[in-house]
Amino acid sequence: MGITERKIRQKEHMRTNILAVALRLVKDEGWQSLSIRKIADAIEYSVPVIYDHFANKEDILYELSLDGFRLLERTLEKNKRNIRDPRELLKAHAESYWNFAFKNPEYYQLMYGLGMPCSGSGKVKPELNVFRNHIGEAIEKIVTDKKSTDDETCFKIHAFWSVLHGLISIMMMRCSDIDDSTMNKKVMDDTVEAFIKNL
Amino acid sequence: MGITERKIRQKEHMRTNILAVALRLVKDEGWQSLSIRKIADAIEYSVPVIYDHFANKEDILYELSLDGFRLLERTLEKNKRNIRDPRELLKAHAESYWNFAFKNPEYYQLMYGLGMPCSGSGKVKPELNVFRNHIGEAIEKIVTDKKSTDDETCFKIHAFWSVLHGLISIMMMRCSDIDDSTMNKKVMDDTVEAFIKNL
DNA sequence: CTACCTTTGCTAACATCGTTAGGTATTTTG
DNA sequence: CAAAATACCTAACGATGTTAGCAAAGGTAG
Repeated sequence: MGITERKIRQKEHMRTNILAVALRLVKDEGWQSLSIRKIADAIEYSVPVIYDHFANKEDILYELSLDGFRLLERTLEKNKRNIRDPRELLKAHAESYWNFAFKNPEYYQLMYGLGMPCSGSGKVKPELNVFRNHIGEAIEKIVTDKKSTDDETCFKIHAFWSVLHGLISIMMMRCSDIDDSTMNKKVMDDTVEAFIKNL
Repeated sequence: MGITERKIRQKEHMRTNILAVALRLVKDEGWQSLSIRKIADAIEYSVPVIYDHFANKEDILYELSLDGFRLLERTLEKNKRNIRDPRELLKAHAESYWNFAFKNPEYYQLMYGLGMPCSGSGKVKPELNVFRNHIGEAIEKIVTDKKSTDDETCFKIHAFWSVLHGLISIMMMRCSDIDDSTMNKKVMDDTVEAFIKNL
């Protein structure tokens, strides 16, 4: 049935189109001013069509955040493939995380609920652990010869993630200066360096 | 003119009452469901009265966040008065910050824009630096004898703040387990300990 | 006391939002 | 060809933030 296949393809296209248009709007005007009606306008369909593909607005934002996690994960996977030395890998992961956040601030805010409504109301997404898992792998490799308990390792993973996320969050809320940006990048580099040295 | 004074007092009382009621509602139902009409209902006045005291809803949330900063600052000031040793002071500040966040999650979210709408849209509030300034003082005292450049000191301040804010943010978005809570508290204690040792 | 003005509070509306009910074509299926 | 499913729309509901405009009350000046 070539016809039904075309229809399925059209349906999928509609869905991805909604997501693409929503992302475009979020990038242009910020997620705060994203509305169903604006999406409908942009895809040149009426409002209810959107509800044929998504349960509600939150669902759309959720799917967008998943795209963000996938994008981040791809870079981390690439690091993993290309870099053998776990210390270098960890550094690269940190750098990737940082770059991801500042190249795609809308995604980052969506994914980690910075200034987002409803982001905390729903379920806890397992994707939140994407970064945690990747740095966890690297840190475990580094620490494997030393005699660290599982708990200690776990602490270190959390501490590492936290300082990165904290720096990024803080920077995003007081992003007045470019000075801050370069300075905090250096804070990150230094902190990562010191952290790895003390592993 | 005793009469006009009473009127002024009444006006101020109305204003603080609006804030108090708003805070109550936020604590009970979360800031996401705070609405002007609910506030009006609770203070037993009609909606437009609120706009005689606040420019808009964001203004109300802003004022509430200032209350939060004042509350936090009071605890930090108390630490400063009571603790001489800068290392102990720094530890106490960290503990206070942590406790503040988990005893008043609504305040913390309001102040640092976790899951908040419009928090990033407005101006950058100088109050954001309340904690930074206090730990900055302590860290500077610790570091004063060692030969650290200003830049290095500044990095350390940011790193310290970041790891705390990062841990708290991450905990708040994945607050499924109590396990997480105690674990992360330990992560914080360990990290603070290690940080101070390496100052 | 009367005329005025400021304050205080309200009702009612506007625009926008997320969401849904219900209808009309069109297309697919039996 | 009739029936069922699909695609799509208009129009509404309820809730939101915000404001215009009016009525009553209180204080002030002649």
